Amino acid sequence: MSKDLTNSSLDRKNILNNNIAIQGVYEELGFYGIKFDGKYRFTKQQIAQYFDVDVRTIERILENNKTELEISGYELYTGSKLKAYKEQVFDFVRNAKDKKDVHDINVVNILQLNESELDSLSKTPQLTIFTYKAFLNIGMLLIGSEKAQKLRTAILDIVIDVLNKKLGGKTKYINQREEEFLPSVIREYNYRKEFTNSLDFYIVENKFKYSQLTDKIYKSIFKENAKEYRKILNLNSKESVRSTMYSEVLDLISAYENGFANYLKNKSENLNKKLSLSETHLIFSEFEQIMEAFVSPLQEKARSLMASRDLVFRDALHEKLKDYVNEVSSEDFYKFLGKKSMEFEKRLEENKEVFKRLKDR
DNA sequence: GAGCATATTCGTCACAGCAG
DNA sequence: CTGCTGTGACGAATATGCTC
Repeated sequence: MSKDLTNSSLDRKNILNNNIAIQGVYEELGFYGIKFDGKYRFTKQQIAQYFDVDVRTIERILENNKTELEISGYELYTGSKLKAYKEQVFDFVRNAKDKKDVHDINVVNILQLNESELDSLSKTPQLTIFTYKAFLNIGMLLIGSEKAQKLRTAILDIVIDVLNKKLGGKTKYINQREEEFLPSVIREYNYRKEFTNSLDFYIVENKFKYSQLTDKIYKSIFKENAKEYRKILNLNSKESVRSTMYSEVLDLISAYENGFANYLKNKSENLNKKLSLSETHLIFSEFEQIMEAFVSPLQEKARSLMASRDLVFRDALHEKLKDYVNEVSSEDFYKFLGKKSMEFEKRLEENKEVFKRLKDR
């Protein structure tokens, strides 16, 4: 069941999108590039050398995974861009020799920029250049190279380490770490009141009405009822389901609650009577169809965000949403792990081993 | 613009290691 | 053993920039 970076593009993306962890890998690994256009850059030859494989092997990986590598930062430099890059390299080498800066000299040594290499560089008409991310991406795809194998293990160790440091191992309330959570939860609280008021008013007394209709909303939005959701996130009976939900899901719940409160009101007033719970279930099905026509794009998005984030951050798989699992975006990693997320640190509770399944393979 | 040098892209073949 | 996959070696076609 555990996955392998070499054959799971989703797992690769979920690491490469985590810029915070990538930063940690760069610092620990000691394979330094030349900074150009804001990013560290490496040539194909340097990468082949690092992994101790033939250049042809790198090329083949390039042929077979072109789009993935373009996204993570592979480029063919020609023309003015190449010219600018060359100048940057020559500048860099000159400066490094003058300054005797240890880090810079390291770079020169690692990149093996000796006289003849520089000479041929000056003549070259095109050059395949990789960013650090693309370099790691290559490492994740190279099967035969022993160094790539070691790199993969190192990456996973560092990614797990960085995540643990950022989270302190606590992921249950990671949803609360983004700025949007608080306003969403407050809005939802108000719409929830509308909803329960409406149920009180227009449905005959029945002690199951709140929970049953709330479950209907949950199922409509993310296919699970509260009980199933609790089980997947491992919540005990005292922990509130909603306090673990992402703002996008909460907003959608608000929309359903508000919409249904009004829909039920109209129905009851038209019929001029209080409704039974079983009648209300039928009414909900009607409402659900209308609602879905409006919100299905948002629903798709919420399902995808919830399923993907929970898999990466909480190591929780929503079986019924497994077709919605996608990569977690670099924006999301920043939102939930970056600087701003820290304001909510005190809310974090309980332990969870993140990315563990990635490690034991 | 022609000719030259060099990198890239890509097809092909042989070989090693490995799983069934 | 056989077939598959990843790899390395070679070479042809193509792209690009430099020099004259």
